[in-house]
Formats: sequence, C-alpha cells, structure tokens
Amino acid sequence: MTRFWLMKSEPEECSIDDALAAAQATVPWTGVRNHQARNFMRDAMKVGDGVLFYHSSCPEPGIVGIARVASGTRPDPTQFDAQSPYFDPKSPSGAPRWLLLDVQALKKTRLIGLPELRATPELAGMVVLQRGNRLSITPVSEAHWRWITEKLLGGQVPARQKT
DNA sequence: GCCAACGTTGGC
DNA sequence: GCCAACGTTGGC
Repeated sequence: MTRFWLMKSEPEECSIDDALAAAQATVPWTGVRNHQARNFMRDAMKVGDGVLFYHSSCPEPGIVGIARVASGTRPDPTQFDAQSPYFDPKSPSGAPRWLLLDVQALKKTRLIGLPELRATPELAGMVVLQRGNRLSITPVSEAHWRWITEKLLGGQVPARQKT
C-alpha cells in the first residue's frame, strides 16, 4: 500500500531546486533528530511512497514540489561527524540512534503556502497545519494527497523514475 | 527578534 | 517517576 508524507526541508539547506539538481534528483534526508519522525522513516515509509516537499523556516513556507521515497533507512552519518550541526555525541557508533533515507524529487510545483493550505477546507486536519506542530515528517491522508496533486499537477503524478 | 509549543534533561 | 528548567522548531 502506498502511503503519503509531508517532509520539511529548510531551503537554505536543501531546497526543491537543490534536490532536483542532485544526481538522480536523490538526496539523503540527513538531520532528523526526533524519535517520532525517525520511527516513521524506519517503520512506515516505503520505497515509492509519495512525498510533499515542504519548505520551512523561510520567507514563504509551504509545499513546493512532489517527491518519492527512494530507499529504505540507513544510519545518518552526520550524527558521528563532530563538524556537523547534526552531530550527536550520545549516539553510540555500534548502535546508531539516527537514520536517514533517500528522497527523490520528481517535480517542482507552484508554491502552496501555509496561508493557502490553512484556507483550504478540503485540507482541514492535515497534521502539518495542527497547532504547535513541529514534526519534520508527517503522514498525509490519501484524500489530501489526491487533492493537492490534482491541484498542482492535474492528477498527473510524475512516473516513477529509475534510481 | 519574538514567542508559543513541545521535547529533552536532570535534580530530587 | 515527577516536573521545572532549558533548548529547539518554526511561523510571524
């Protein structure tokens, strides 16, 4: 069963353009340091799942593109890199605490900003819109996925690409 | 820069 | 195990 997700990225770190410019448009999703988000990656996200690519902590936060989950999880190397802002000295090298997976950008879309998301009755209940939400990865219902991809792409989700 | 929300830490 | 203090996220 295909599932759907929203993944936040700070565009100064990895924007939708950066992701599309990467080799095979695939980027390792480094820096998840929240157990719930990590558990989504580890336990629920599967290759091929749909991803709404979201820009956060920027002038115009919102959905900016469509992507897909492109790999299973593996240890996030930045947790062991003392030079990285994501360094976690408490993570034992023998039992890495933090994981990442690869995300493949499929298409840049027009921005659907937070105000538009909030103003859209069909999208009421999206986890990312909930008060106080800080999770960087949130599940998206099939109905919300359909509505958004229909709006952005006329329902033509880009075909799965080879990795 | 502010601050609400919320997760984590650490003393007890 | 409780909970106050503290740090981080992320919109504004």
